Amino acid sequence: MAGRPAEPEVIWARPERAGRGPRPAFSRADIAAVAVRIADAEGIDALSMRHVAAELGCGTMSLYNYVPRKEDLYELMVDAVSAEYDLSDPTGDWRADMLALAHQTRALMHRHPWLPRLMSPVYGFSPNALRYLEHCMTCLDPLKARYGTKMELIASVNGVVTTYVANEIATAERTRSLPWSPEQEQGVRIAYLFSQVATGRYPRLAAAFAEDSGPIDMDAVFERALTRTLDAFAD
Amino acid sequence: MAGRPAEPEVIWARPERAGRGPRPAFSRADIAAVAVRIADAEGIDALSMRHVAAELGCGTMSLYNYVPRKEDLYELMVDAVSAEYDLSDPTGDWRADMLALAHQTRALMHRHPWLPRLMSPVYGFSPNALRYLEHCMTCLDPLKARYGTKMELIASVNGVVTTYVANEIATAERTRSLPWSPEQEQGVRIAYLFSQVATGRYPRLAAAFAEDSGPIDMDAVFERALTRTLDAFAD
DNA sequence: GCGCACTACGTACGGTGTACGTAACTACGA
DNA sequence: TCGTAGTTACGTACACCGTACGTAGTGCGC
Repeated sequence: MAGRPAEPEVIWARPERAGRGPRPAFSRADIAAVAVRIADAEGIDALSMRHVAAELGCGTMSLYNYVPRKEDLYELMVDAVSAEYDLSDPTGDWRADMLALAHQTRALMHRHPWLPRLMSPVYGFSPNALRYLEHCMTCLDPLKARYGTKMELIASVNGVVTTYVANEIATAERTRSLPWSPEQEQGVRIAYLFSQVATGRYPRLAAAFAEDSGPIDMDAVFERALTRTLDAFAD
Repeated sequence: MAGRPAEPEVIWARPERAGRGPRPAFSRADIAAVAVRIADAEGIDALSMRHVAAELGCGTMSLYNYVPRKEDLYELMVDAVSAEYDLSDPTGDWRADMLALAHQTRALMHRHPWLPRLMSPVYGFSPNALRYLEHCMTCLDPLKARYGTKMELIASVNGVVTTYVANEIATAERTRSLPWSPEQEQGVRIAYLFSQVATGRYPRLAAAFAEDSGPIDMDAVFERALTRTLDAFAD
């Protein structure tokens, strides 16, 4: 019988090695590493149970002994890349520390463009997520505020980063699913946008586009969004 | 030959009715309405081209005359529900207007739980999205700021709302894909969380959980996040 | 009224997640 | 020490998915 239980279960609470039976050929870390490699290299849509199993060198259904459902594979992956955080000692300046963490998250998401899509609040308590959360809390020690407020701060910063990077990535990742280049598509979309704005039905949008004729410095936009978020919690 | 072009194309630039040939049996609005109904009632994972075509009463491949790719169906859906916004005249109080719009967005996303997942920045210029954007800009007329800043404000507010509601929905929508109830799962997850916190490895998290023993008022959290975001742009 | 661009749609291909059955294996209880 | 229970391994099969392609039929523009 396969390992699929009828009862709810968190993969982290399930022991990696059961008492009886042959010793497992792979560790959870092995599986997560392979899955991450595939998703990084070929895109999240190319990540299938068959693909992972093939790369591991085992039958497709054998994988289900380790990972009851594909969703659990996602959970393993998110936790695995969360280990890439550098959680060295806080400096004592909580704003600087949170800013640095936000930039780490952004870099992490650029290394693993599938992260924003797979991250789910229900995965929020995986082992590495707990380490990360505790570290954030430590960085926020100098801030005089209730724990609840600090939690909201962390959530806000992560929300800004996730939203921003998801947008950054969305355009780039379209290359994978489209038969034409994203530049071509963007050209067509901008042409349509201009044709609409030129109708005069959107005077303020027209003015906005006229104001910022050059390309927008998205890094600066990101930085401002972060600063504003942190300022909102300043004591 | 099917309608799939090798050239990039925005569906909005493609005329609904071509000159020659039999008159189309459905309008884009018909198709979008059916797709929205399915996604609302059965979840986004149950939305397939076959399903939509069946509900419309036509062959699967006929649908591809109207919608070249499934992604275009998504774009139609997002635009269709964007028409549900009540964009009545601004009050002159930009903070109140933006707050009301944010609440509208939240309600919209609760009516259509698939919205956060399908919304993509690349769809950002559909007809109803343009109407919405122009309306936001009109609400922000009283705010003395550059258009670029106003754009950032709109993006920030929408980011907060999307992040927050996506989290709200994620847990609820799990019911669809899981063989057990979300309450059961949450119970198991919380049990694991407690077991981890009880190890003493996460003292600050422990303190945080001890502080807020009762259930958290998520509506209040949402409201605070919105207020903080708007405050950051106050003149 | 001719021709062509369009609509309609059946079939088929290569993929997906995963339920189920069976065979081999090992650690534990007797 | 020896069953035996529970685990691992994995082939097969099912019900889906998006969509490429080919073939008819239809009606507008010339």
